[in-house]
Amino acid sequence: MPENEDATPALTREALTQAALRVLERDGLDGLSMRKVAAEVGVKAASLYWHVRNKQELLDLLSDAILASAEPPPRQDDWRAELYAYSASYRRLLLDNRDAARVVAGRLAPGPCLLNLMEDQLDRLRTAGFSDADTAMASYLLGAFVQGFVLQEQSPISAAEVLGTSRRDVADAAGDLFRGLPTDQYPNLSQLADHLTGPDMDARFDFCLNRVLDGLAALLPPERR
Amino acid sequence: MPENEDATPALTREALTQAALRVLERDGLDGLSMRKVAAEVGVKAASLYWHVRNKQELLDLLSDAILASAEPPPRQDDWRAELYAYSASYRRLLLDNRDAARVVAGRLAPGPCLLNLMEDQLDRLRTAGFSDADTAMASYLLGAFVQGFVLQEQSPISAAEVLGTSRRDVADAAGDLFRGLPTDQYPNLSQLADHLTGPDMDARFDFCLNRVLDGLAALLPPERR
DNA sequence: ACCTGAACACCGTTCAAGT
DNA sequence: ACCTGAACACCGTTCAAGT
Repeated sequence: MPENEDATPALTREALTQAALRVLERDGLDGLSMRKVAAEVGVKAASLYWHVRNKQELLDLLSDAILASAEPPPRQDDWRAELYAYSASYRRLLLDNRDAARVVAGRLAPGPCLLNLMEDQLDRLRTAGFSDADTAMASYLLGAFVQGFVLQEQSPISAAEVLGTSRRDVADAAGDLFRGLPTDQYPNLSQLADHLTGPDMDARFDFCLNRVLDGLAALLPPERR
Repeated sequence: MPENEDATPALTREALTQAALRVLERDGLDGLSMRKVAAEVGVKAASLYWHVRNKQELLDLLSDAILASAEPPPRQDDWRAELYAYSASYRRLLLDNRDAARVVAGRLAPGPCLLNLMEDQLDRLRTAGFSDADTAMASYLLGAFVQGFVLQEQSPISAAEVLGTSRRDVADAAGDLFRGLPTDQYPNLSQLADHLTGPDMDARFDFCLNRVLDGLAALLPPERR
């Protein structure tokens, strides 16, 4: 029965995925090439195509590997606090892995890790009192919202940022731009400049997530909110 | 004063942007190369770097060009209906331009078109009764939400879809997968399979947007909701 | 001021050939 | 069964050189 008697860990899809994860961390998604992943495992690029159909499939594996380190927050008999913690920790996970949002976004090829997370989240929504239909939709909303938010947060804001300008500097520059607009043509932009560019991403996330949770709460009968 | 006396339209950034737009429509974002854009305007790739710092900057221009066809919905003295229409038409615009969400997402290098849209949307939020701080944040929330949603909607769902499988087929396959899971380990996923994979993207968008709008409404004093 | 040729250092993928 | 060499058809970007 033992198909692999020697200790040398044959080149598996698992090993490939881990190598891809290291390359992603080191060089980012734009620097992630089949050639580099191959080099990382000590093999030539062409060899990868024996284990994996193409680069897309490797990215599917990578996506699930990123989710592997996700940990659901503790149960605490307060659906709203749980879902808040859930979304915040999902955001943290995406922020902590380089370009993670871009890798994961829209890639709903459900790997085992994603399945476990979904199962757990669905359970909390149902016990909170949401109907089956609402539970399914709410789960989609939360996933799409967090991924969308972090995607904005993590992606290069413009050509400027690629060239080394920090996020804060870009925001400040936008603030100056807004303030400098003609007040007759752009009264709102110029007046709201501070509010538009002041809040950092943590504050924005908090605001947005609370609005989404308010919206979900409105689906519940008043006594369960 | 006339710097360009002959009628031949010199190679401008504008012309470049329009060419890029055509290449995007034809070949998608992954097929959009500097070489192809150059060919589209009858020039060699190296020439582009006279007009534009790099590809990122061309993508910034492209992003604003996509927004150029956006039209704010009519005023109708109902903030909720207006914002619904706003978001729905923004989604439409992104869906109608190939890979538009990927081009626009996170690229807040505010071009003139985006500025005009923001100004208009801020105005509606303020007259609806939102505070200045809430107006700024609500505008961010709506933009991030729609972009995040369409990004999921438009991006290849997995290696499978790249190989020609339709979105509906992928969803159906996911449904079969969910239903086939062991009911003791995945009770929620298996029971909610239909709800999770049934609704099409229009229904999902409608649900999610209404939750977001409910959440925003909760910020207003009751009489203005 | 604007464009080109040629080069540099890369890509993803295929496929016959090796072991 | 698994890996390689070599090739194909591409990339973004730079830079001396042309006009």
